[in-house]
Amino acid sequence: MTVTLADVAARAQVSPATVSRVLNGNYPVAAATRERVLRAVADLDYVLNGPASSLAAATSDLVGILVNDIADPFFGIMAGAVQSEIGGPGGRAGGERLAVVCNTGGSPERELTYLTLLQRQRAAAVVITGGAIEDAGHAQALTAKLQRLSEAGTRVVLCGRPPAPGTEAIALTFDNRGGGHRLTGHLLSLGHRRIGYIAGPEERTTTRHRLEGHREALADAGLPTGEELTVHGPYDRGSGYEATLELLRREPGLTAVVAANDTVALGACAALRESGRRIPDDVSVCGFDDLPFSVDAVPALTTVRLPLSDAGARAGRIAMGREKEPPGGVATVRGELVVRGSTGRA
Amino acid sequence: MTVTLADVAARAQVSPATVSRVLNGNYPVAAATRERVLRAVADLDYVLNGPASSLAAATSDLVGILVNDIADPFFGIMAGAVQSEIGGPGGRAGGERLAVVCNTGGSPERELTYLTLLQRQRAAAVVITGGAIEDAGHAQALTAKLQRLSEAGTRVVLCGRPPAPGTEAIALTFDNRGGGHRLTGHLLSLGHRRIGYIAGPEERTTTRHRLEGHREALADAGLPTGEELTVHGPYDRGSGYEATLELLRREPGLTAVVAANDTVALGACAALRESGRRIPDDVSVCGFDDLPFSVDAVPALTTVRLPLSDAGARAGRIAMGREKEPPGGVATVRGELVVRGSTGRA
DNA sequence: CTGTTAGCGCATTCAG
DNA sequence: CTGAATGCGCTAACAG
Repeated sequence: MTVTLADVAARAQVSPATVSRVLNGNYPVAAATRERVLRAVADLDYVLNGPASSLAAATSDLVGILVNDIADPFFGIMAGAVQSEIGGPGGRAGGERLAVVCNTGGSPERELTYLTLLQRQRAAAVVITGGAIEDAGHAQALTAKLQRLSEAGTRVVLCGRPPAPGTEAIALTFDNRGGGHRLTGHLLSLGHRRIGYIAGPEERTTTRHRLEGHREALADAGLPTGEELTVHGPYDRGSGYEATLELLRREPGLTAVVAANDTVALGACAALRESGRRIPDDVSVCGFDDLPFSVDAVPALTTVRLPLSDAGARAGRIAMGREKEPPGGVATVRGELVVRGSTGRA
Repeated sequence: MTVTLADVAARAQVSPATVSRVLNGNYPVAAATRERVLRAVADLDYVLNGPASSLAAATSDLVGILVNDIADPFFGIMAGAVQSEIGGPGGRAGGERLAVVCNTGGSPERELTYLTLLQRQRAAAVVITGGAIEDAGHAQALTAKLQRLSEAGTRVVLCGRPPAPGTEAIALTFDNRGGGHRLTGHLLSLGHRRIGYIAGPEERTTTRHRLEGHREALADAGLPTGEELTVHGPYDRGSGYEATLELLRREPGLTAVVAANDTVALGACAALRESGRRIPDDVSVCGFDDLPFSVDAVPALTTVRLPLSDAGARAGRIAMGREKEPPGGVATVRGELVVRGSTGRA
C-alpha cells in the first residue's frame, strides 16, 4: 500500500541500504547509483517514514521551541529567528529539520508536558524562550527534565531566561535588571519622582528582574522603592489599562508610569488618555522590549530594545552546534535604552 | 541505558504487552495490575519512545500547524487557538498530543517542505492557516501533497484560506472580499472619493480578495476602480509606510487610505503624520483583522474584525474530529466592520 | 562503493 | 484479563 524503502530499492535495483545512504547523504554513493535511486524515489513518490527512521537511528530531526505565548510577537520574533537557523540543510534525513514551536501558555505543567513529548520524540534539540516560573517545585522538576533530555543527547538552549543550575543547558540571558535600571534612571534624570510601576505576573524571572532594576535605580537615587506604586498583572494590554487606573487611584499626582513591557505600556497609554492626561506632558510612559509596533505608538514609546531576533538566531545556531557555546555556558544579552516621545520632563 | 517498555514490564512483573495496554488505555486491564505498572513507570522514570510507538501503530500524535509568519499576531492568535483545542487528553499515548507550529515565512517551498516533514512523521492532522500563494505550479504541487496526506490518514484543515479543490481538506474561509467591500463602502458613505489602497503581496489569495472587495465597492458606486492608487507590498509596517509616501506622491489630494491589514495601517498612519496630515481630519485610514493593538492606535483604527481565535479553535476541533465538518467541507467566516476614530468625513 | 544481517522499541494479533 | 510471538520501516555495523 504505502511505498517503502524496499520498494524504492527494488525499482532502482539496489539494496535498501544503498537507498538509505543516498537519502541521508552521509555516506559515499556512486553518482550513477544515486541518480537511479533518486529517480525511483521521484517515480514512486516515496516519503521516508520518520518514526522508523528515528527509531533505527535513535535520534530525530525534530527541534522543539517552547514559547510562553505564541500570540505575543515577543515570542514570535524569537521563535522565527531560532527556526530560521534550524531549517535548511544539515538535518539527517533529506537534509531538513522540523522546527516546531510549542505554546506553553505560561503554564508550568504544559512546559513540562511539552518537554516530555519532545523527549518522547527524541528531539535533536530544544530551545526554551522567555522567562521562567519561580516555583521551587517546578524548578526542581524542570531541572530534572532538562538533565534527562541532555543525557538522552538532546541539546538544550535557554533564550531569554536565566541559567538553570544543575543542568547542561546553555543560557542566553537578557539583562532585564540592567534594562529596568536604565529605564528608571532615565525617568529620574528627567525629574520624575512619583513613578508608578506595572509589573508582569509574579513568580516570573522576567518580572522580578525588571522590577528589581527599577527599584535599584530608585534606591541609587536615595528614593523610597515605592512598593505601594507597584501593581502586578499579566503581560497584556488589558493589564496595563487596569493597572494604570489603579495607580491613578492610589496616586493621582503620578508623573510617570513604567510598564512591564510594550504591550502593557500601550494599555497604560490608553488609560491615561481616557483620564484626560497628556503623554508625556502630564505623565511619561515607558515600555520594554521595543516590539515593532512601539515606534508607531503616539507618542512613540521610550523603551528598552532587546535584540530578540539576534538572540533567537544565536540560540538556534548553538542548538545546532554551529556556534561555539559561550564560556561557562552562559551569555548575557544587554538591552539598549531607546528614548522616544513618550517620556519628557516631569 | 535508556529504560524501555521491557524494563517497566520486568519491574512490574507483567508482560510488555500489558504495559503497552495500560499506557495506551485502550484496552481493559485489571486495576491492581494497572497500579503496579504505573508505579513501575514512575519509579523508573520511563518515557515512551515516540518513534517506536508511531512506527508500530502506524500513526503519531503530532499535529502540525502551518503559519506564514510566526512573528505576526494574526497567525499567533490562530495558532494558539488551534493548539488549545488539540492539547489535552485524546491523544494515543499518554493522552497528550504534540501540537507543533511550523513557520513557512510565506514561502511556497517551505510550505511544501513542512508538509513533507509532517507527512514523514505520519502526523495525525495538519492545520494550514492564512492565505495561499496563487501560483499554478505551486497550487498543483500543494493539491497533490494534501491529497497524499489525506490518503495517509492525516486530517487536513485550512483556516483562513480558500478551499483546495481536488482535495479532501476542510476549509474555514475568511470572507475577505466581503470585508473589503464593507470597509470601502464605509469610506464612500463618508464622502471619500480619492482612496488609496495598500495591498498585500501579489499572488496571495488574501491580498486579491480584499482588493477585489474594495474595487467592487468602488464599482458599485459607479466610481473608477482606481488601479493607479493601488500599491502592493508585504504585510508589514514598513510596507505601509513606504506605500503611503508613494500614494501621496501620486495623489497629494488623497482623503483616505485602505491598508491590507492593521499592521500595514500603522505604517500608513506614521507616514501620514510625518507628512503633516491629521487622521482622520485630513486623511482617513483603515486596516483589516482588528489585531489587539488596533484599538490602542491613536486614533483607534477602523477595521474589519476577523474572529481569529474562534476560527482557529474550530479548525482545531475539526482536525481532532471533535466537531462536525461544515456541509460541503467549506464554511465561510465573516468579518465585522468596526468603525473607530481613524475614519471620518471626507 | 555496495549488499547482508540484525535489531531499534513498541503495538498487535492470537492464544490462553 | 494477560502473555508470547510477530513485524512496523529503517539504519548501522559488518563483510565483501
